[in-house]
Amino acid sequence: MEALSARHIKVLKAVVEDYIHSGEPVGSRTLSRSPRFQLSSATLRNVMADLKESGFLCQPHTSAGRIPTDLGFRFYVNNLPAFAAVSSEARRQVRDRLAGSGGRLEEVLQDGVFTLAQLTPYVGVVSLPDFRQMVIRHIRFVKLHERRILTVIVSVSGAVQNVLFESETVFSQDQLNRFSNYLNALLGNLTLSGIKRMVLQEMASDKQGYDELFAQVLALSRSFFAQDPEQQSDVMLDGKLNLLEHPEFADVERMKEIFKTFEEKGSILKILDGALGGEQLRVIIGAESCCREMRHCSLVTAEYGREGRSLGRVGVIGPTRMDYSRIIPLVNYIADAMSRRLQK
Amino acid sequence: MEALSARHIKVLKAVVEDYIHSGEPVGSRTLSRSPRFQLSSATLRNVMADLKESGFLCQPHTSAGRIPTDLGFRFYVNNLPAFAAVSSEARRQVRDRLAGSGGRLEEVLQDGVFTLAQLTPYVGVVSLPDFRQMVIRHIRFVKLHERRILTVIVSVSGAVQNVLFESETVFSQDQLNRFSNYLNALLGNLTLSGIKRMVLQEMASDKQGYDELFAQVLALSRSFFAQDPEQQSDVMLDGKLNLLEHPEFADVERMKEIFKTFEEKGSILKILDGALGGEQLRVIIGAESCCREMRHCSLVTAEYGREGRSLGRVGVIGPTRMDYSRIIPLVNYIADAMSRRLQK
DNA sequence: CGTTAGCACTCTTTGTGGTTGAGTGCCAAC
DNA sequence: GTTGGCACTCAACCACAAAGAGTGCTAACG
Repeated sequence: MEALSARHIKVLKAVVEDYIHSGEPVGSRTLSRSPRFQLSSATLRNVMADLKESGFLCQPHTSAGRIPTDLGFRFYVNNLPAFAAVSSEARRQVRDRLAGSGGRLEEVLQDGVFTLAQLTPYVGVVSLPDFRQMVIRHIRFVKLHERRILTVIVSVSGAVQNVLFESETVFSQDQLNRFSNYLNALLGNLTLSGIKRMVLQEMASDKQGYDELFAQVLALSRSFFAQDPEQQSDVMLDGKLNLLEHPEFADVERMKEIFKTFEEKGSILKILDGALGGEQLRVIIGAESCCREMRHCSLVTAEYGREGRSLGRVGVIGPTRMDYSRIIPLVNYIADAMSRRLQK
Repeated sequence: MEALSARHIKVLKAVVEDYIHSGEPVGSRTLSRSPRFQLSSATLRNVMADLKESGFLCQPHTSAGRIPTDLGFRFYVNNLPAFAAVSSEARRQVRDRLAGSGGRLEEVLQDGVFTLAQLTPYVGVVSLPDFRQMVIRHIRFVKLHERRILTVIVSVSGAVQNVLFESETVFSQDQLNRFSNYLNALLGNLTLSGIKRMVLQEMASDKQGYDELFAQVLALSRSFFAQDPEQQSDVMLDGKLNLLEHPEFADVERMKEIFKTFEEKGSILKILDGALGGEQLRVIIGAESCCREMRHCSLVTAEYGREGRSLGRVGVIGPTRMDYSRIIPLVNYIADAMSRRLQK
């Protein structure tokens, strides 16, 4: 509990780094053989015993070496001196992939997680922005059948949302086209929630003397918003299979647990966006996520956005034994590249 | 190789059914204890030896019981006497799920695979129809930025495709709206390939004296089709985790292999739609799929469609040791329910 | 001639005990 | 404070035995 001496810190760092590389519990003799220490294994044992006492290290069983606890990793990450630079090969791959596709929001996000899954042995993850908060460029109503109408909404970033709803009366496609045009002319720089607010206000004001077209557009919009586009936000994952390569997930039960969590997405989203957030970079280690199923995983995420507005977070999910010194700069780099790409 | 006697068939059937239930190799004594046989284990052993000779059964090792080969399962499926009726509970779940959603093509497909994944311990799978073969209801061009144009295409079944492309010249959204309207008026009952063919023909005919609008629409369409919407067709999977429950996939390597195949989707698609097909119901057992990674899996699929036209196949992927007598009727039922739902 | 009981044999599975080796904790000496 | 030494713990490995399931074969039976 008392402050760590420089030696304690040095040993902790060595243990963490060794463990990140080998995946095996690291013993005092292994350390003492390393050229970075001139100490005997006995001395190191004493230091390691202290670190265990303070909760930075633990042992799988009495006669095994030490492995870092979440707290140990946390200390390591917070005091990490040297980040590895992003390799030029990695930079190239990121650039190529992002430049190669259309540049629609969904495509950029997909490219981001894909590249992360390629460049790391972990899972790429990105949270999609809440569609209702996006600035809308275009709305179009398409008549499918009788009163069934498909709404196609395009955001300025090229994200597309489709919502099906039933109108109260039957309209012809011609009428719907006129409605769409009318609405688009009004659009300006509104978000979907902005539009909803506007529609509700207008309806509430209830003043007479609207022209009929406007009244009809209002009615239609109301039926549309009654449907309330439920799919508010979402996460995309790529490279789940990467996790299978790590010995810590060789246990089928543990793996099942994590994959189940991936399927649900809700809890991942909560972990990603949940924290009151805003930090450019965030590292969540093991149990810090407060998600039981994720207690053996770490997340490294960074914010991406467009024109200064944050859209979501992109990053990586892997075992707590993650190569933080390489991953942190990489995630930063990709988030940055994605933001720039979205700026167009 | 010579024809199977009635007794051989009865024994084969018993072995298959026992194995489907237990997952363990089945021995002669187990069978002789069953009330359906009045024979001693020695007699059964002789019969089983014959079946092994003919390739219907095999042994994991000399002192183990027999398990059916792909050929054994094939014989069983082809000569399966009694299908289990689809339980009323299952029918209810299918109906509820399908009635609950909007009825757009994608939603119906998603509901289908979801329900399959719920009702069976296997993976639900469905192939999406080639978008280019769908009858188009509506096309809309949305200006995103300068010459970057987003095309939104809606099929009569409510499927939506978004394609981004660059036009040769800059158009205003107003112009694009006029183009869209013009094109929609022409649409009739054309598929996307139909439209493409038409556009190319018109361009080739090269006659002068078009009105200018038509010429512009042609030019724009050409840039669009130059992009050639690559995402021709696709598959949707649900319930991959179900597979983890089966002992035959406890081996991490085998599982990795299969999950990798799932990610790629291409090979799944090939297996689904690949065969020159057309049968309402199809059962593919183990190596019959000619896909190395799928050699331990069986597929049971059925055709779904709309207005007499086949759109794709829906079904289930599971271990060759699959409960065919229950699954086959269920897949049939769901394919039928989906087709009816799509009919609207 | 089909059917059956019996028997020897094979091969996996399970358990046991011993050995090895890595690693620890503690103590006494430097 | 550091180090060497020593007793102790515990997982991992191996060899070996015993059990059990199942087979193939043969001889006898109705």
